[in-house]
Amino acid sequence: MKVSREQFLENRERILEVASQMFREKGFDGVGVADIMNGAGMTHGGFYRHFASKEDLAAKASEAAMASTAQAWSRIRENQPGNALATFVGQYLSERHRDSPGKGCMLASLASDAARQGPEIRKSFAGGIASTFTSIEQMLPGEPGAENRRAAIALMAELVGAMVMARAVGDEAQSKEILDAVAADLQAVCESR
Amino acid sequence: MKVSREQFLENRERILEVASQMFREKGFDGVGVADIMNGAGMTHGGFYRHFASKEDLAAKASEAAMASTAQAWSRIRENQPGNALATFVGQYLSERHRDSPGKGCMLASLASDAARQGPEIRKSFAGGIASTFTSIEQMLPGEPGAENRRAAIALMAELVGAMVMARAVGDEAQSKEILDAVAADLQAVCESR
DNA sequence: TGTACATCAGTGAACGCGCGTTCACTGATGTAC
DNA sequence: TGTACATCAGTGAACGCGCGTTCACTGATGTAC
Repeated sequence: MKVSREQFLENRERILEVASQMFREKGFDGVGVADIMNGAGMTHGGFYRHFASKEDLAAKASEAAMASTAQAWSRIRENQPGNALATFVGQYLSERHRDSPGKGCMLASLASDAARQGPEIRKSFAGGIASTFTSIEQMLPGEPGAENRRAAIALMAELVGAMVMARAVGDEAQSKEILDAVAADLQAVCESR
Repeated sequence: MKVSREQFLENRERILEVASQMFREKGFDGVGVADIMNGAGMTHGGFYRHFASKEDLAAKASEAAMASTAQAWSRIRENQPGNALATFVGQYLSERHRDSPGKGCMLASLASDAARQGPEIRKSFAGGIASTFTSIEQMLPGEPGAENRRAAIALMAELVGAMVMARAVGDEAQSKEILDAVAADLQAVCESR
């Protein structure tokens, strides 16, 4: 049963949203096309009216997730202009973020998978990473320049690595220790600048 | 054709070695039991004489990879007692390491997958992460203590995050920028201590 | 505005392939006498 | 030490299942007159 053009675009958005969440939760190989379509309230057959292949969807869903994360950050910048960086770091290293990968940073949940994916997916990641660096650069105090950019990259690396390790260990205490240690380390960095 | 007990143990070691390398290269889901057994010079049927399941192998291969990495580090500590940390950081952030994940750090290549695996695999990772922190702690100058441990955790997070991002982006220049930025940032950290 | 018709989004069955696992079999190993 | 026999590591065919993709079909949409 054909649906209206409006409905069609809505459905497409829903597929992207569901996919970007499920991929972050279970990995690119951990979710099937049928799972995603069911999550979006449809059956799997219609999938290919929207995307050329599962890989095509993965690339576009990655882009969507990156964009929505970027949006969340500019919201932080607007609401907390004074201490945007501290707020960002605090939220990133929270248990809440650790325990809801589906709504969290794509890098922390899928980066090591991305390295093994095709060029389209990697391009999505490259774009997201580049714009993340720029975002953090702008949040850093001090004048912009090469040094600030370096600091921004280092900061993001520390955040991603911390979250990746905190999620990999099963033990709650060990996981918390990692988050807390990195939060303390970065607080010092923020203040010293 | 039954083989000698000695040969049997050799075969088991070879399977573990091949598996730990292939898993790091292609992910837990990217390699099949048959691939691994072929890589070890056998056919897939004999696999279950050695391991209870693919997941069982994954847990044991993870442990093996962690152990071999730990060994590489103690070799660095012995050969370069003066500047072990700088050598370690330099090797970790090298293009050589980035381009040979199969022989590199398990955390950088599989950590975000590990978060979605069963308890046995996660235990392997937790153990490896814990002993890595202790290793780095010992390499850090200054007296041991809570502060050094925090610094060790933060340092490892930065290394892992950097490698994960450097591998995820397809663009060589962007990848190199990440490695260099973090190397510069960490050199400052090493010197200031 | 109303009608006839082409379009095409979504359905659900089916296909083909790969992969984890099982199994009957082989023949070298190693043990019991 | 030599011989007969039970054990069992490895082989390769087969099974079953899941998943990405295809396809004939349906019926609402939207367009042409």
